[in-house]
Amino acid sequence: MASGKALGDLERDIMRRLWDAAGPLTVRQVHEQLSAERDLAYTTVMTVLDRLAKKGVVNQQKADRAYRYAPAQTREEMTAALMLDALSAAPDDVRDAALAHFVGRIDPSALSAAIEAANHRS
Amino acid sequence: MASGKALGDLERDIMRRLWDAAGPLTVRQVHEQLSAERDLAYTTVMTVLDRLAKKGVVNQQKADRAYRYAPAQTREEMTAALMLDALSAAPDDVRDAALAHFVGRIDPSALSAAIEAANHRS
DNA sequence: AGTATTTACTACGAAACGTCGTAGAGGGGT
DNA sequence: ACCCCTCTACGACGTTTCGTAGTAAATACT
Repeated sequence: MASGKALGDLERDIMRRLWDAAGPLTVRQVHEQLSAERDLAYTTVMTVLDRLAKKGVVNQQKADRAYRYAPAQTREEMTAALMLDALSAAPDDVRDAALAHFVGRIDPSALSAAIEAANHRS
Repeated sequence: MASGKALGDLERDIMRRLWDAAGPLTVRQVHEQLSAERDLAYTTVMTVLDRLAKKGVVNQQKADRAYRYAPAQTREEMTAALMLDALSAAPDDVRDAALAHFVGRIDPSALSAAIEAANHRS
């Protein structure tokens, strides 16, 4: 539920593929995409995908012979959850100040837009 | 120098002492505080403090015969940096949406207050 | 000199990750 | 039926990070 921790390099790279994909991908498809850039064994990709599934970061669904993997959350959600985690790590009395520091460092217009979008959504 | 990653449990616990302290603390002082709750060896505290120093999370300064340790950043700054890191991990085209998700999950009044405070500061 | 305080260096086990290999199950083709 | 191909299941190994601590060496107080 809450979230989980940050992912490793390969894990992040693989998640990127899943997020960028239109739908669930098989191990083979992910492996092929990664092979274009680096040299990885098929089983390596499988292992990582499996670990991600065990962590609940991706969903595994059987289709045909092979499993299909899809992100459990959108990239936005996961990113937001990570930020929330960082903020929650601070005790209450520091949270507001931390939040102030945070908003002080991001582009104000981006923030307004985000608030706009958020209000719109709910 | 960006920032660094999340700390471990003991590391966080130790940082809390340093943040809550009025000034730099010696290994002994930290150890004594921790000893009130758990049973840790003096050297354990020293090792962790040393690692934190190597990571640049705390500053080590010699005073008298013992080293004094002080946080390199305030808790607010470190928290904000962590949040920034999470946000930066996402590619540009996702960042705005992620930010929107984030603001959608935090208390609106806390956010307004933070914006207030941030504007005040700069 | 002897003793207490501190630092330096080393170590070790557990967990997370990147990285694979091998074994085995289930279809498909011939 | 039999062989081959594709996948999955499971285990393994090296590295890094972290919690945890011991031991030795330096420094200082008495």
